[in-house]
Amino acid sequence: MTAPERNRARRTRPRPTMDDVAAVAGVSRGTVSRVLNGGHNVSGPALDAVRRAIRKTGYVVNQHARSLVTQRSDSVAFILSEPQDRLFEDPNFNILLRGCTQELAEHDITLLLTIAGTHEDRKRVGRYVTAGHVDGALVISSHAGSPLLDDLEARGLPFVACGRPLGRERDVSYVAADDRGGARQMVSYLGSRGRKRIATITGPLDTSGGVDRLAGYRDVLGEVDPRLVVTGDYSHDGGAEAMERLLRQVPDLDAVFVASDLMAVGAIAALHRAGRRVPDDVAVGGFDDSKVASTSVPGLTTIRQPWARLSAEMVRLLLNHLAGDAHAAVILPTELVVRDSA
Amino acid sequence: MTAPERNRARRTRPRPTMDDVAAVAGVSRGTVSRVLNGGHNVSGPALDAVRRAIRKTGYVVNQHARSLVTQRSDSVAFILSEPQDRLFEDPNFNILLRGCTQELAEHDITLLLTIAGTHEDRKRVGRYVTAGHVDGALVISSHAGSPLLDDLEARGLPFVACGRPLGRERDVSYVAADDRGGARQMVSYLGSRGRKRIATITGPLDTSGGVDRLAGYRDVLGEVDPRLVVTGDYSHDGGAEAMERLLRQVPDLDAVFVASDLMAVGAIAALHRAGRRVPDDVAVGGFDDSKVASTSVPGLTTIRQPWARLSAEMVRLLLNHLAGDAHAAVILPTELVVRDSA
DNA sequence: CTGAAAGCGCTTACAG
DNA sequence: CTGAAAGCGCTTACAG
Repeated sequence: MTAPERNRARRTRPRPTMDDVAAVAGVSRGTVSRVLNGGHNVSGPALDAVRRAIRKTGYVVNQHARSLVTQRSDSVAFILSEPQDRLFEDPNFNILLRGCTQELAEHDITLLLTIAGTHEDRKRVGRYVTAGHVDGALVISSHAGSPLLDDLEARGLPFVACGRPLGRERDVSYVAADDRGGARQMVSYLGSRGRKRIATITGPLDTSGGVDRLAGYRDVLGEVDPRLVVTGDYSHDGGAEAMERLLRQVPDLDAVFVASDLMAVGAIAALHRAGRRVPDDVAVGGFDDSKVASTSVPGLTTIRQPWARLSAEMVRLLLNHLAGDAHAAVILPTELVVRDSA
Repeated sequence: MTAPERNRARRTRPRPTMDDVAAVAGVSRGTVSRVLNGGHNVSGPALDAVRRAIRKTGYVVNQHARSLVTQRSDSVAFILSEPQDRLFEDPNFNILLRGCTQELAEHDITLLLTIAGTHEDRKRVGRYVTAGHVDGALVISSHAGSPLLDDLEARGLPFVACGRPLGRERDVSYVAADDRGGARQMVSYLGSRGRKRIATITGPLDTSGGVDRLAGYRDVLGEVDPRLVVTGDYSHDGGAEAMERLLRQVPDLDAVFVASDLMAVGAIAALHRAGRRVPDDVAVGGFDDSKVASTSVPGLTTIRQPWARLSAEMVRLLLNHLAGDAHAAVILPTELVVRDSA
């Protein structure tokens, strides 16, 4: 089917316009518009007549016409610039998404979820988002150097990022959990439990979660034996592989701080296969407090990210942005959650 | 921030319009429009000039203005009318979503994911979708009697459902896996392995997956002891509870057909707790072939839904709909996947 | 192949 | 409080 064909098909069902409701209400189009936009400066009888006419005709505003004059769409994009799988694996995105949707709904703004996992997706989404479809964007993208941010910036589209945008802190608004502080909490806790040989499995070092959590680890332990530090990829299997590497490099380790819960669960599986008991032989601390943390056996001691507050702050910042405020950053505190693994 | 304030803020960054590019290209607005829409009936030099002008000005079409005249938005909604959690738990939605996105991208149509888990969400989404934002919708909604379908229908918005819309088969387009046939495959297989006392855990009976898979079970076994049939809610814990009930009602069962993989995994956990071995004492068959089926221990014997084909067919039907075709239904065959649980 | 003009359906000063 | 009118940024017959 070609575009003209689709066009023709749509034309067959004409929707009532404002003129239609004005006609049945016996008022002018301007009056109809006024009741639609709050009903200020409209007499009681006129208000009633218009409302009745709207119901009778089944009128719904044509958003394109409205947006053309207001220069607003009253919707913002939630851009997921991650491989899609990660989204669906992580219930925290769920919480974030729902939180943002609700916050925005209170301001009569619709949230559109767009997924930009592949390079091609990102180009398409960039085009969509800058074509006036949305007033702003919430972008979730952990890896540094995403060209998407450049696109948005070049277009002057207001947006706020989730997580510290490596190397872009000065010019983009973001809200993030205190990754570094959280890591410090966990590593300090492991030390307070008498652990002497504490290793770490970091996230990818082009993500803020990778570098900041490692920085927090170093804040507590200083310069450590480099064999204690191994980099993972946030995945379950990646965590298991990293753990195996650690066991080879430093067989005498008695604790490990893992930069994500998913990797931590993989690490625990690897420890079991190697005959090490958790936490007796090796204590394991995660990060995120995602769903697996509470369902895995043993329960995972971890750092909780303040998901609900993150979404609230993201929306607040974006609204401020839309109102013309300069960019800003918000760092939210984390919380240690003790379960059985450490 | 009020709407007028947002408005004012947006006005401060004027975007180039078609007139701007026409001016720098030294042609009329009409010519610019023609190159934007395929470049037919435009001379080589004019084409070049316009393209250069577009690059120079950084012009991006104003989609609202375009949609206002074409009466199309070139985007369709993917409406998830489920409690949000389920989406994020089930990797199959992932596949479906990605498949639809790609199919549509080939037709230059953007897919917007909207989540309508709560009643309030559904109303908001209904309004959004019928305000002209999208040309059509793909709706995922398993429960019967969703008012969303009525809204869409009343507005004349073309849409296609995923899964048989109970009681609405005659007036709504849908594509579905052959739930009934798949259930028959599984129950026949259990019988062929020598199982004599085959129970079933159904899905909710206001979903097509609930009734159709039960119907398939009955197709093979006829009228059975009613204690062999128990209804679950598609969740892991619901599956476990249903299994416990079955063990109480019919302790001598030697097989169970469970209407979803997630429930099946819960059922297996309950069997273990009761000291029954799987598949030695009790064979367990699932439905969906979702991720848990291959990662659980033992691996789950199940019925695979044709996710990729489902998305392709949904898009095809929707495009036909947009072109004015009448509604239609497509049923796709399933496949038995044998692992260890049966 | 190209331009001038009408029109898509709204909002919003501007008069009254 | 209300109407007439201009204008948002496009597309598309219509002439030429």
